[in-house]
Amino acid sequence: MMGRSAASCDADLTRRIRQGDAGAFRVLMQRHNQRLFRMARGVLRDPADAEDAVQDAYVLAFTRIDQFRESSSLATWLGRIVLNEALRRLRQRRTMTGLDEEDTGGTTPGAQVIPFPGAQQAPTTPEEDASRAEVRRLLERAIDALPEPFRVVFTLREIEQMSVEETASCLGIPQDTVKTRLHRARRLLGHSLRRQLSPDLAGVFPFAGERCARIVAHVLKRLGLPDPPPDAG
DNA sequence: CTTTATCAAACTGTACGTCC
DNA sequence: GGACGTACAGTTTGATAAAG
Repeated sequence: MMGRSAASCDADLTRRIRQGDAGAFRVLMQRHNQRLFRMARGVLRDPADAEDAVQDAYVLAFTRIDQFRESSSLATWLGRIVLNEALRRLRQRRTMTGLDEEDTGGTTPGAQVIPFPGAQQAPTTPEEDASRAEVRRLLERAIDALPEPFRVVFTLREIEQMSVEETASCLGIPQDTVKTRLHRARRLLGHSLRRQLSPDLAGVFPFAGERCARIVAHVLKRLGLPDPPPDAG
């Protein structure tokens, strides 16, 4: 969530932007870029489109800063503009192709990994990096496959860590709807991931062969019982 | 400092109405 | 009939203040 001091800094930035201070606008963009990009990416499922949407939204915001009534935070206001722009592009894309989006199961062409928040971790091995990247791809495919309203709410709530209130305000829907959509999005995501992972689940924590034999041998030894050869019996 | 109480926010499940 | 939106209630969780 946008914190305490950030809010007051945003107020200061707003004032300077209103006076036509380009430097202030630069600071504003640097501060909100990642969040806004991911919001747009959540809607559009395409990084290049998302980037364009964010750019357009910034231009709109800069030219219409006078319309910003400080009833909500600047972050929320910007978020709403980006979402509107992203949704507009989505509608435009649909009317242009005449199709209701590409196959939701597949990977979006040109899709790339969305950087998740708090991605900075302790040093990892190449194997850990690879498996984490694989999990991330799996998640992204599952999120991209969600129906649009659920995907948008999920992106704002879970990826952007926005509150129910902020999300509702951004999308112009009741808070209850945000809650239900998030709940259903999670359920759908769970089903989807379960479907993708179930063939692999049988193979986790392999417990056979050497490990099995070792435990059996140790237990029998501790109990003072004879350890017959495997084939005996 | 630790424990307890309180409150707000979020989560979850359910019921019901609407729309396709 | 299924998907979705809305409303509501019960539960869980996290933050914080008060008491011991």
